[in-house]
Amino acid sequence: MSDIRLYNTAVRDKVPLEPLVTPGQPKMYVCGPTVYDRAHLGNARPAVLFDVLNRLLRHVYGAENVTYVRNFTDVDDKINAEARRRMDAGVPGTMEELIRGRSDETIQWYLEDMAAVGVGEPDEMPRATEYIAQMIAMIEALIARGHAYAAEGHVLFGVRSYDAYGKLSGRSVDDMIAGARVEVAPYKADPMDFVLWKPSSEEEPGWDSPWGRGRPGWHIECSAMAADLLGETFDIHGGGNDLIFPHHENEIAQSKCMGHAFARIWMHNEMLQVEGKKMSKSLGNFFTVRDLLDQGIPGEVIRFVMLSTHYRKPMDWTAEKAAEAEATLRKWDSIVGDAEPGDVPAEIVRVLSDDLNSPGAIAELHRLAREKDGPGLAAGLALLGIGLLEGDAEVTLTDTVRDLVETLIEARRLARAAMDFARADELRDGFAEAGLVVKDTATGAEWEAGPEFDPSKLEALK
RNA sequence: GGCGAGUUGGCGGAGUGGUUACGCAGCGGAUUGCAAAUCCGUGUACACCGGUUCGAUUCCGGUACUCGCCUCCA
Repeated sequence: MSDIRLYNTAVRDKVPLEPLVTPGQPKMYVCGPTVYDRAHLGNARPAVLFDVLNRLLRHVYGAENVTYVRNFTDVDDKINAEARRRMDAGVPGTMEELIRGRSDETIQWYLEDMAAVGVGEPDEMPRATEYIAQMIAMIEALIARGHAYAAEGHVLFGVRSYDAYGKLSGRSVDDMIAGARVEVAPYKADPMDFVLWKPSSEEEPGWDSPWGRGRPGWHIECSAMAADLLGETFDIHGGGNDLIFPHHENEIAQSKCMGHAFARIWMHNEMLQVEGKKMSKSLGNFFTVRDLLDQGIPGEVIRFVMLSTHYRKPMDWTAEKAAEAEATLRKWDSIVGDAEPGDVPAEIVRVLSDDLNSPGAIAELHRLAREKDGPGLAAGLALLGIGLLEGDAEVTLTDTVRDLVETLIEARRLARAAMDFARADELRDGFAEAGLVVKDTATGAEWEAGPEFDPSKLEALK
């Protein structure tokens, strides 16, 4: 029995995670990325969020009892467009090969970039293209049940056939039609009907189906993969809150109309902003996780910043936050030292169990750090998946440099002993100038090479 | 226009019907030859207006402002 409570978008309130569909064995599905390009920073937020939830679930229920599925959407026009661009640029290969290549490459990048921010791999990472048969079967069943219809090579889901359509997102079909700004395709019986299957041109990826060669719509992909891997009902379905409508609304419609109970709890993270502005692909003001890593911002820092704001609040990424996080992680590293993780602090589990209150958990980490509880801090960090940063920069020093530093440190000690403070200060300032960090302690001076350490600047101090 | 979220001290950011987190910065002190580092101490802030209440930042209603979704988007 756990006390985990999670905010369920479907009822707009926190609800107990238990009872689980299968007692003792939580099952979670999260909408993963469409693999057409590098993951941007916003993509990392749900990845980190649900990674923490996954860690919490494994801690509480045992790793072997948790099933976490996160898909890759590898059927998408943006992937096709990128492949087309490559073909036009003279990259060898058929369209099919180029599309597949682009997906494979992007998936690899995604896994690397997410690993850099401490996100572990889910138990299952299905690709949409591997579940086409299940999707077709589901579409056929929906037609048979009177919830979908074929028209001009398309298959559409009839939203009027599902009374609860709009419940998750809190909209009515009539309101949506009234506010619609898109042209309605002539083959749609109702303006809000959405595509389950659409025809493919010669160069677009396509699969044979009862409705001709074509490809699935986005929404049916997740419904089919979730049902196949987790069953007709499972505990948690997650994603960014921009997926509530239409993606999750449509998933619910499809799956419920199959007679599936589908997900019990719907979790959505708020959007991420950068320096106060919305980040989006269409606005072009976004940057990728890889961009930040390449700028020398450690993945640990990115993760820490992500977790320092509750997932249901908008989060602003700023350089200032990153700097603060980095300082904290270096400080904590000196406190953890060589300590082995101890028992996971109960308070951290308690706080995280309250709808993943990661800022509260971080506050608890601060308390452990203040109390110099290395094992507790290490265990808490592990539960959150936060790695530390070396207090000392990874600088390889030659013996010659080492000797020079020792000599100068000793020279400063002698100068101070002789009350020659002018010389002592000259050395101290010189150390700072060279990027050498010197701390005076009761037992003598300790030093370490800072990130900007430049031994050549020490020569002048001799 | 429809749907939804937010507004907490200099900044970031939790939480709570009454004892007022936490981090950073600042300030004071200890220590230090001076610094750095470290340690100790220090801040009654919860958008506005009503209501409920013995008591509201916390509950209810309204106002203002900000933001997201309604179209591919995490």
